[in-house]
Amino acid sequence: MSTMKEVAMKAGVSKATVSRLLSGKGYVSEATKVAVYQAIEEAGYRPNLLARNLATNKSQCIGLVATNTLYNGSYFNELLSQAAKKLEDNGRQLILVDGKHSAEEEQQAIQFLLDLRCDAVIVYPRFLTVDAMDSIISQHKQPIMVVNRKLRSHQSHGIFCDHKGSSFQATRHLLTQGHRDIAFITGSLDSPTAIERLSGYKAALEAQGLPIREQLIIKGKWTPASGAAAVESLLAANTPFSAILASNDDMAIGAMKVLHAAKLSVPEDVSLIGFDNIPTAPFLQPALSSVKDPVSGMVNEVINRLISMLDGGYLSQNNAFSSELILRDSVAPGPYFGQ
Amino acid sequence: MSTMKEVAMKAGVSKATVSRLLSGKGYVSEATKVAVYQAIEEAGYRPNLLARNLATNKSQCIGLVATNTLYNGSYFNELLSQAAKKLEDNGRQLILVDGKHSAEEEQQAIQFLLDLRCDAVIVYPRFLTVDAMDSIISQHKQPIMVVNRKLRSHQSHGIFCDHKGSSFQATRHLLTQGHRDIAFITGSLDSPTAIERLSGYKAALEAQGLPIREQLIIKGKWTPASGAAAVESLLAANTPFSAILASNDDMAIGAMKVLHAAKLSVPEDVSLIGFDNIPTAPFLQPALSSVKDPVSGMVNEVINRLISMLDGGYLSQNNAFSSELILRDSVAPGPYFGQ
DNA sequence: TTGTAGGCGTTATCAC
DNA sequence: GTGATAACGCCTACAA
Repeated sequence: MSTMKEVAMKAGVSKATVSRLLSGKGYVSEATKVAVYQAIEEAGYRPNLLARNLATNKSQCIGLVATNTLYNGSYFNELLSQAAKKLEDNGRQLILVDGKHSAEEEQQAIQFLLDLRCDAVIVYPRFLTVDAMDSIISQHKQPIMVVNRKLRSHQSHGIFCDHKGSSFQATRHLLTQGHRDIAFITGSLDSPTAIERLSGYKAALEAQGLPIREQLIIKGKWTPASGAAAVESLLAANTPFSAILASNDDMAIGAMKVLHAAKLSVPEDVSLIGFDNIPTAPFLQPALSSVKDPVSGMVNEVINRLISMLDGGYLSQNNAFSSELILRDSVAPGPYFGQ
Repeated sequence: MSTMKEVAMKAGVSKATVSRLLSGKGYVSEATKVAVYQAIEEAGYRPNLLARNLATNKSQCIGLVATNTLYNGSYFNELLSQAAKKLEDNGRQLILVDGKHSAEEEQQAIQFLLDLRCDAVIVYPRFLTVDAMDSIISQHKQPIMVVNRKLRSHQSHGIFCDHKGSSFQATRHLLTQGHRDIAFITGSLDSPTAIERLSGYKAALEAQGLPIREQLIIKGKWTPASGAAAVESLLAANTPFSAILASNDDMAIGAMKVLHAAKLSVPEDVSLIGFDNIPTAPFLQPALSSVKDPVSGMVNEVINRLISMLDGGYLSQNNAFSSELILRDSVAPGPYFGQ
């Protein structure tokens, strides 16, 4: 690889002149401009970004940390494509690093991006607690933004969505329609989102003065297969139910498969609601309802805030986003209550 | 941020000693080890990777270029998660950069990663032609691997799948079952994969001595919505068909929705086959068949080859991968032939 | 308008 | 075992 020095020699000028021309800072005469550009062409010169970043102490790169178990979900797709587009519009690059499967590895991923001297880091945490995040943020100069979490001490660095509230509303929607035997399929319970959605369900039942029946709460793992297994166990246990709230659309899809196999239709026999509103979900069955998470809104806000932190400018402070209920059915419970 | 110099001063040694200790190369006495580690702790020192990479001319980073329009598909998910996992097992990081929406931007993305001094680049091209890729590869010292393309001059840098062959087989499967009116929904025709799948369909018909009927070939855009639109136009045109081959699963899902809405069941009334075998597809309907692309196999091979190029070792040369036909129905055409 | 020189934070090659 | 010292390739006062 040819260096700036070589270009300078070829053009008969100094490195400084070449640098000035390339960075657009400082004056360069038309004549030397031509000569330098030609030398660059001849040499096939390309700037070494490592050297440049080292010298300027900037990288024009934003890091993103997410666990690779998320890479399968369309929630992450949305996050990634939104972030990539917004950042590139802003002339920056996104660097994605795997947070793997523990709090320690998640922290290492953040550290790696910081060591790479990324201008900022966006974290979609899976294992690190809110307190850990808060502490990491205060230890570093670079901005670290946290998606899907309500931070305690660095509120402006976090952005979140009221999962409990949307789950509450979805449950209440079913209750309003007359459903009383509502099964709930949880996500992985080591995830705060899963816990919040479960608590929203419970809260809605309680608000209605209904008991929480543990046999109607089945543990899932976010995957279609675990959603299918959940409904199978429900059927096997012979527990009556007229509606299912699945903690994400993937599990709702798995649930629907088993319902169909059992000759139960949605929503005539069983009402089914998922969360996240993944792109293929509406195509599965017009009757599948879903709670749409405001991923794109959150990502937009995170990046806007980041840009204003880095480049200066207005800093908005909208931390809390709301889900949108997309309900495609409004069917009262049918005669079916268990096998 | 504290530097190595500061650590050295604190510990009362030279930078060289600290560097030796950290890199594990060269001898350091136990006593100084302790002193240095303590100084590192006190200073909260973190190595500057930019400086290190500049000095060593290595980055331990592998770049990946893909268009952001792909970020939505689960094909890309598979690619990304596979690549991230394999590379991290190998102690390297994956840097993802958007190839945007033109050949020029795709090339710029590659160039950016090269300028960042990534050890190698993996490209999942969407706009750059095979010849352009070949030429880019020969212009650079760093290995550049190309997924899903058969290169002309740098065969060992490309890895591909016989899309035409698998489309041929899927079509022949339908023909063998007695289908004669097979509709085909294409992908975006500016993508080589879309073209290959279409040509496999045509070839299978020709091999059987059947005419290619343009009214049965509908242009899609890879999305569920375009799959739905395709079937709607088919129904509106009143063209008889007993089977549909959709160029990917997303479009098959969209197609299925419209079929259901028209009171046509799969596969009793219409046989439906998709491509890629996305995770949710098998959950949609037990009857949806799909041709599974060997993404994970290809990614594995690409990365294995990359690692052996970079670290030395055995270099396998398996360029061509085959799809796997996953057929869930074997239903002969029913009485339905158009509206 | 241009060149000189020092610095960014490492690694690596020597002597000692 | 350890410490100067010169790279690595670029930026940026400051001087000319």
